Amino acid sequence: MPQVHEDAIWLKPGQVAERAGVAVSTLHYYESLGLIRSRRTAGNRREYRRDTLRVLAFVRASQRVGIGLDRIKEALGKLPEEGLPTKKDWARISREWRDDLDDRIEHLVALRDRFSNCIGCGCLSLKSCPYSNPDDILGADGHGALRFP
Amino acid sequence: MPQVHEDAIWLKPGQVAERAGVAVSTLHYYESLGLIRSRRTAGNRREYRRDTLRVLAFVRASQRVGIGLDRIKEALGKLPEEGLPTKKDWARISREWRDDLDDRIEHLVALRDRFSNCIGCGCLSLKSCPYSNPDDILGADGHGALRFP
DNA sequence: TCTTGACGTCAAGTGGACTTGACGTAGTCG
DNA sequence: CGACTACGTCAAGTCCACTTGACGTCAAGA
Repeated sequence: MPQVHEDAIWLKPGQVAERAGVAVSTLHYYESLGLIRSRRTAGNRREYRRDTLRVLAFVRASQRVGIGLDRIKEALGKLPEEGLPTKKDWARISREWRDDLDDRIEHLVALRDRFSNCIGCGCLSLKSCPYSNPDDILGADGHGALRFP
Repeated sequence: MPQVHEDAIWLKPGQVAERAGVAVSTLHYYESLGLIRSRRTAGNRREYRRDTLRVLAFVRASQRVGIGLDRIKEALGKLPEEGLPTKKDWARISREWRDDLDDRIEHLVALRDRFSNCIGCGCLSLKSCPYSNPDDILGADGHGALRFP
């Protein structure tokens, strides 16, 4: 009987690393932080569940937009310890993250639009356009931005 | 004749720090990197032009969404050394940044939407929905994401 | 004038996110 | 069976973005 190979649920470190586009050392690191989990073979080698790839994709996508590993772990921590996450698990995480992501998107769009508007009015110069009031910017990104990320 | 005070163009470090919501040491640091500039008084104290507040707001807004200081400096470096930036200066920077920001927004929205969809289908489980194919995610965020940020 | 606080410089420390190195073992292939 | 590669652990190193510390100076108010 031929061995199932392509559809194997348990993946080796090298496979995971390559498919997720991260270094094996990064897998160790993430595991040490509790972001991902593995089981061990008789010979003490790690084996990752296939859905670890999803988790890694999620981690990297989140990181990419400036979210820290602690925050990501917090979200992932709401998945069940063992077994597959349920709809309910995801719904819980999702509610929190949506707010966070919505907020980040909002800021990013604001940044982009402010930039676009600056083309039109030549701002960053003093008192030349409605966007040039530093306090407006402070209101949007200043003290608030310090507490928030 | 009374001294103009509120509308002073040149600001002291403490004023800039407070209004921009950063530490004075951060101003020093940014200056050492060439992100902001200052002139000195007779007594060797720094004085910042008022539009430094805009630059700082821009820096922090950009940082917030995961853009590094080197990249930010690169953009700011396209502003003129002395004098106020012109429409043309901004247009040049803006074109490049818009692409960058558009891209980041796109990824963020994709992340959010993937998350939202997961509520509907209970994914992160194996083979349960169109979003669960790890290679799809790899295509979007995997190897590409490593080169790109 | 004296004191207090904001500011100056420079070196070193911190925290996050990994990577590298040293060194020993496990599995696989010819 | 032997060699080679992938993997294991653990400590230390790196890079970025700042912060802290030590110590001296400038400036404004009582």
